[in-house]
Amino acid sequence: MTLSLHNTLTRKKQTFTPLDAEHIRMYVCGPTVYDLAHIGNARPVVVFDVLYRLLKVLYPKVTYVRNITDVDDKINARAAETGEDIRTITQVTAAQFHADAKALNTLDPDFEPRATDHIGEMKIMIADLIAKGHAYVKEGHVLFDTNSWDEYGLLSGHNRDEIIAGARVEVAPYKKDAADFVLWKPSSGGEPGWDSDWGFGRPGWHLECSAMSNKYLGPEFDIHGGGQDLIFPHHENEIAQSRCSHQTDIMAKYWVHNGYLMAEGEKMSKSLGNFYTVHELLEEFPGEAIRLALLKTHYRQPMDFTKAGIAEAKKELDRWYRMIDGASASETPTDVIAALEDDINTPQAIAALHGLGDGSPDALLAGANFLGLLEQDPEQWFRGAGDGDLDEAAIDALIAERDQARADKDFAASDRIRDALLEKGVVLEDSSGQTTWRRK
RNA sequence: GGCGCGGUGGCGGAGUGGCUACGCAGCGGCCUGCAAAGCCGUGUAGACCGGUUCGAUUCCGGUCCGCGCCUCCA
Repeated sequence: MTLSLHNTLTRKKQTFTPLDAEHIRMYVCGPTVYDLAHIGNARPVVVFDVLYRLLKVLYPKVTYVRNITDVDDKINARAAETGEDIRTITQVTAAQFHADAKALNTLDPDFEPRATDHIGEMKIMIADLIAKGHAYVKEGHVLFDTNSWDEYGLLSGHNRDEIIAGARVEVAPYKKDAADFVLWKPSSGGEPGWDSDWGFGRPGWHLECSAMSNKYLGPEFDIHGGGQDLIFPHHENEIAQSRCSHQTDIMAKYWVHNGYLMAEGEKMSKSLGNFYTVHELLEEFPGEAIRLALLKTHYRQPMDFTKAGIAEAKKELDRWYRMIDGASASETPTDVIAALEDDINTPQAIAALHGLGDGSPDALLAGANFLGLLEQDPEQWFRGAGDGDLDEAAIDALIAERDQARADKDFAASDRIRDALLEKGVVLEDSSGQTTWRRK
């Protein structure tokens, strides 16, 4: 079995043939740090984490880069709105993002470059694009000249005419062509900015990914990932900038995009209030259950994310955690690897896991670990969750009291204690003369 | 208007031109003081209409419905 991935460039599932089999290079668009990550942001984080884990076992070396966008007009808007310092907003939000990513059991990328640390690289790329006739300066802006490159639109399937016809936004007067996009724009007032040959200003959104992927992975690399909504204009523009600047035939060989997410049957929107942040979901559910809920749907499939879905995922984890008590991970089952090699088919991999539980808990544990699941101790899983307004000593005392009642055959008293504990989210299980407990 | 994605059993969700997906929930039973957990058994599909085929959930065409993108949203 070999790895195959759906490539947006060809709209087909293709066998993955690395540029350099000794070193796989992957870039994934990371968060813009102006607000808490929502569950839609979490999907690519988890999906590409699985791909990263898979690549690491298939190839000797993998470099995974995920950027942090910390210069953006949404950040500026947030600062203006709350009066907070831009630096504070981006640092606090980035830290929160890391905490969320960790709670979802994701591995850290090898590099996590920030846009503001790479302004120099971006300015070099702009100058290069101007020199090569792919960009022009107008009214303090530098714009990419989409007419200068006839392959523009290949990724998204849009041609320039369609883009112009569909434009919902008034075309800025300084653009030669409605499809042209900004590489550098002037900053004023409290907006962050840097000095440049084209005046005090800041980079356009797409440029950072072109500059940073080049720095950490080179002008051509294997995989570029992100959400489907980034295909146009973000990734289309990245390709234009990178390929025109580096004069290459490709930027990334495979473009992998995850599907959109709805919440509770409706498209996520702040006005509807159905906007789950990872942070708030973590107050209610273990991160591992959220991770499994995300992986239960194939990454390209549209997904309706619901709390009921997380609750179901948690039940599956409960069952597995019971099965793996005392197990030690064996080699990763081939079924799991094979499913993932088939365009990251996580639902199939999970089904394979379900098939393993009965006979081979060691294999179940290994397969689950591979997916970033079942990494806790079963006891920690069952006892650590919950609100914990009842400490373990108090629970043990009540169990002892109940044991006495049971010994006295006072089952009414015994059941009263069990019901009281259940009310607090603690479930008792009597087995082989021993009473154990877990949090619901 | 243009481009694209999807519609599978009560729910979630894959593969597959013919054979049980899988999970959650339900139901019956075993076990248990009663539960819980576990075990055994069990029902329920492929939006709609045509076509291709010996045979279609799977391929082709159409209809209906849902969703996304079309200049900065994963």
